[in-house]
Amino acid sequence: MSKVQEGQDLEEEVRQSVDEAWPLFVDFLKKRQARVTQARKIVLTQVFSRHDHFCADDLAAELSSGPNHVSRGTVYRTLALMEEAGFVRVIRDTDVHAHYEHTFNHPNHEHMICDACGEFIEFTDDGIMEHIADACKRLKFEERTHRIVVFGTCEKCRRK
Amino acid sequence: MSKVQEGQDLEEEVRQSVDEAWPLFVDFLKKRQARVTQARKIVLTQVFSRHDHFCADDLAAELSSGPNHVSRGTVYRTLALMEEAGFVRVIRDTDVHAHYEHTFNHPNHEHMICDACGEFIEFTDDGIMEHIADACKRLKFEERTHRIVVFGTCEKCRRK
DNA sequence: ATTACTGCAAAGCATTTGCAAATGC
DNA sequence: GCATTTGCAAATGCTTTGCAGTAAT
Repeated sequence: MSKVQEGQDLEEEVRQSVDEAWPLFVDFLKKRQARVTQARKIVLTQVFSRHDHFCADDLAAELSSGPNHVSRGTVYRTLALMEEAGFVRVIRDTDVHAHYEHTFNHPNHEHMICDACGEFIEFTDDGIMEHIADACKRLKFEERTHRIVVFGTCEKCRRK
Repeated sequence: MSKVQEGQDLEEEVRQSVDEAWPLFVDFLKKRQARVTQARKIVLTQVFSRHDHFCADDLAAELSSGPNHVSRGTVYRTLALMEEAGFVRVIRDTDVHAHYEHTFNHPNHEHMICDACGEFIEFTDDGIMEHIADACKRLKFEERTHRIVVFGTCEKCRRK
């Protein structure tokens, strides 16, 4: 089915991300004296083929068969590397499963999660950022990153 | 050791919370046509004996032996009820374990978590609340609750 | 050649669940 | 007495890990 390595079936946007991100990941790996492998490129490509949120296990399932086979263990290990490299972010809001989302070419954004349909709605708000920065200054805390989630009901579900 | 039922060893503050919360939980259970049981009172008392954050499994461990024995399964089941009743809130920020915190008699507050020592620092900021309310209005999202976490380094650890 | 990585399957581990006995109503 | 809960232990399901073979440098 998908020809990840050749990239022929990839959407233009996805291919662009991969082309941009892969060399950076290679640098990261080299600095870390880790190796540049096929499996790692396949996982990175698959990650960028998912547009928004995905869970580790789904990704592993997608790669568990077919021409671009990568084992579950390796998928989990590679995701951890990609997190360290700053390409993805782990999210553990709704259940036990770890969700991931892109942080590469994707500005810092917050989420609303609908209790009814489970949808993730993204939003940004500069005011919030400022207030958080203020709070950190006040408490002498050095921010690395932050996470904001609003739980509730989305418009669609409220109308039902 | 602890005499939860008699409440004799409980700190004054904890006893007060329990005395206030237990009748409310009883109401909740009755409305839900659930039963008012010993085990549920023991769990509720133990929850209020923990001052801030605790993880489900620790609580279960504490109650797995001694005079106020309650089984793991029941502890998990009761925590779920207490969450539904609005006494506690689940937090899944740092690892796979589910953490809980009180929401009873505890104003809405946010957290900073130190990467180095893992400490939870609580803070509140009305400005943030307002901005979130605004964002919800903008996106026609009905907020039930929200969660803000800032990751970074606390003052103590930064000085090391 | 050396050393890291992969695949596989087995192990971990918090949480959930099935069922018989116990308890609340 | 009848229905819900409990305790126990077994099952679940995501994630991690050990190890022998494989691939990268």
